[in-house]
Amino acid sequence: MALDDRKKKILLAIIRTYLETGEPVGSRTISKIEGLDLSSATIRNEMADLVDMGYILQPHTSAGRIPSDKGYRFYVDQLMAEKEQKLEEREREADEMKDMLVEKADRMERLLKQVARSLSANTNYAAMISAPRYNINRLKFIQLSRMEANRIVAVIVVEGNMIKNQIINIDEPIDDETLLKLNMLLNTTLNGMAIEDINLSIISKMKQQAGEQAGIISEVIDAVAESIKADEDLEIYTSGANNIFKYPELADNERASEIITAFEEKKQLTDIVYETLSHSDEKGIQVYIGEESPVANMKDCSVVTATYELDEGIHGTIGIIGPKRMDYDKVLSTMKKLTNELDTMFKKN
Amino acid sequence: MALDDRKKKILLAIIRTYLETGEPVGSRTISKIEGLDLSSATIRNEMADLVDMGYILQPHTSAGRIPSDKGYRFYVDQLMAEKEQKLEEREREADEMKDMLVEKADRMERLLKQVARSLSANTNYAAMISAPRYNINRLKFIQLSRMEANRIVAVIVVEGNMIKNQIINIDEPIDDETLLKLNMLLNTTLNGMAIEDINLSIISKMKQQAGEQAGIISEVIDAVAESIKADEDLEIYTSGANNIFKYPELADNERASEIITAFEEKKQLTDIVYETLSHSDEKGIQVYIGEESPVANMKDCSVVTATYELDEGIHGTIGIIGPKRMDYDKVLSTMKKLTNELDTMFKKN
DNA sequence: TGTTAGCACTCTAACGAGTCGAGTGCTAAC
DNA sequence: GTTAGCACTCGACTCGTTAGAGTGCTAACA
Repeated sequence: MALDDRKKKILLAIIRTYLETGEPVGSRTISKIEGLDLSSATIRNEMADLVDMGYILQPHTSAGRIPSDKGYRFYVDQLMAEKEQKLEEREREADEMKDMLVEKADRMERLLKQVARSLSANTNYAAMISAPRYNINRLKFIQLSRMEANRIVAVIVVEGNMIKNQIINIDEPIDDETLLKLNMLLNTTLNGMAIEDINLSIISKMKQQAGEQAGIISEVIDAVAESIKADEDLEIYTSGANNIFKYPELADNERASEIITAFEEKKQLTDIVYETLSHSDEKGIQVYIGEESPVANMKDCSVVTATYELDEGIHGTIGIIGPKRMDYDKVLSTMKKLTNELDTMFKKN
Repeated sequence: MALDDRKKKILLAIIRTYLETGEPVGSRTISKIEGLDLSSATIRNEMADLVDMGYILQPHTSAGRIPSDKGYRFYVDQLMAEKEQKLEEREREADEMKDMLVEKADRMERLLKQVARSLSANTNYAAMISAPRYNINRLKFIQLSRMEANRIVAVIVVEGNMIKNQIINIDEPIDDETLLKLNMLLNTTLNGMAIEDINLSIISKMKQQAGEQAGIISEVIDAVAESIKADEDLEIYTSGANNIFKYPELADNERASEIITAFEEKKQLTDIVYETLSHSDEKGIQVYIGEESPVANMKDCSVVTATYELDEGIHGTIGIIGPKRMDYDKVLSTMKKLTNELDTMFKKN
């Protein structure tokens, strides 16, 4: 059986109505919608077909129909295609959203929190944003400074100007000259290197070069190496997790508990981010409906994600999580606007 | 009417039973408890008195009784007094908990997260911990390093070895000599100063001293000043917010939503922390029952907090939030052990 | 052949009556 | 002062009924 034009129209009408009301929709409701002009009986016949084809479900015999995952998928694909066409229009609309963001976000963390907040407030779903992250993390600059007699601060800057710190306690005091030498050694050896490539052989080579002070030096290098490696987990900021309580189908204890846990532990969100980043080249926005979700305990939700670019090769992810009955149209627009906004904002800097 | 010994016994029995079951408790249940040996009728009479005195409530005419906030307060006070007596015993028990904590927490953040997790896992309530914080924040060390021609990294260490960073973009390149001079100026002027005391007059004085390079210098100083002030909000880590779903009286949409929001936004948790810290001199552990809570939308919860000491004058707060029907005995023990553990752990370092 | 009106049928949500049981308050006896 | 006994209260639960929304099917129609 083919999904002809009339079936498509009816399917879309069913989905749109269901998105609005959240209740199973019956044939009569659809028959009253303008532009179709079919009797409820005809609609019923078509609906039966749509059930057979798997686009809609019937909770029980005498109830209306609700969209299946497949139905949502059809709707979203449809929507995405439309969006693609209307891209130019959208560009022009983009500045509507400007006031959503802070004029002056002096610190990345604050900006990210703000974005998450604005995203959740605008959509009424739970929102998250991952801090931008290099695909390849390259070291840019290392500086050791003596803080106290036997305490050193190491400042490590990686590409994209992310900064990491480490306080290093050393057994015996270190003198200025040694410190200078160490700084030179670290910078000449490691600058521009990808963090993945800093392996034991390089470290032992450095220790060799350090010669006499190998003792202190190895302490320092170990600490630096560890601090670079340490922070593998990406930072994720969330907002509006409480929005899920607005949707009865997610608000029951079990489901809510799962989602809340995901938002608190961040482990699952991290998975979503990685999944998104790994597909980021294909398409701007990604929609995971129900079972399609990268994490198992969101199978009653839809997850919409998008990547933004801070700079060549530095990407982050924004995402919203809500019921399958989600206002996809609005969410897609908002995401599109927001990523555009972020992209141009970062380009300027 | 006085709260004689028998009334006390009955009241405690009611509360304990209610804590276990979460259901209103009737006279017959109490009469069957060992050690009282009274008929249900007698219990009923006493219960009526206890209702009059405000220690227990009767949800409706033919239901059993549940403790009121006043009743819980009585119970908790009782419990705290007992704990005080048994302090020596407790000291000996303290190492039971040791394996709860990591052997080697190389980073403060990770340790704090770990503590929160262990606290929520041990109690089955929602847990939080605030990062230790100086009552008075003193600058300890400032270091500017040139990263690129017109970019400087400022590393600022405050007492307690908290580190802050700031990247400063400057209009015109800065030479080594100026940088050195600036470092000297910053350290000699600001070291040991309380952050609160860095005011405009000091800043303008520094600009004066900087003389010719006042242009660049003022940029730098502004950035440093801002980065110090910026981070006024304290860091709070949470765990086990989903535990609230285990308690039906908190799991309905409205209440759950409020608590979840509090845990996500952290604003309210911050209020609780400040409240706790401001009383930390009085007593180790604090219990807020229902309406006693420092934040309004936790009036259906009990909040138990305690302070730990990282070092002289550096305090942090741990807390758990759960239903009023909370296993206070266990919670108090756990908190006590945990703060002891933290205190001794930090003392050693 | 596709569309529509009509009708019997199904199923849920909502309501109300009736029952059960836990628990109370009161009274009278011990 | 304590207790046994009893009538009373009230929520939780069950069950049957009803109303209404929606369906599937059939027969008539264009």
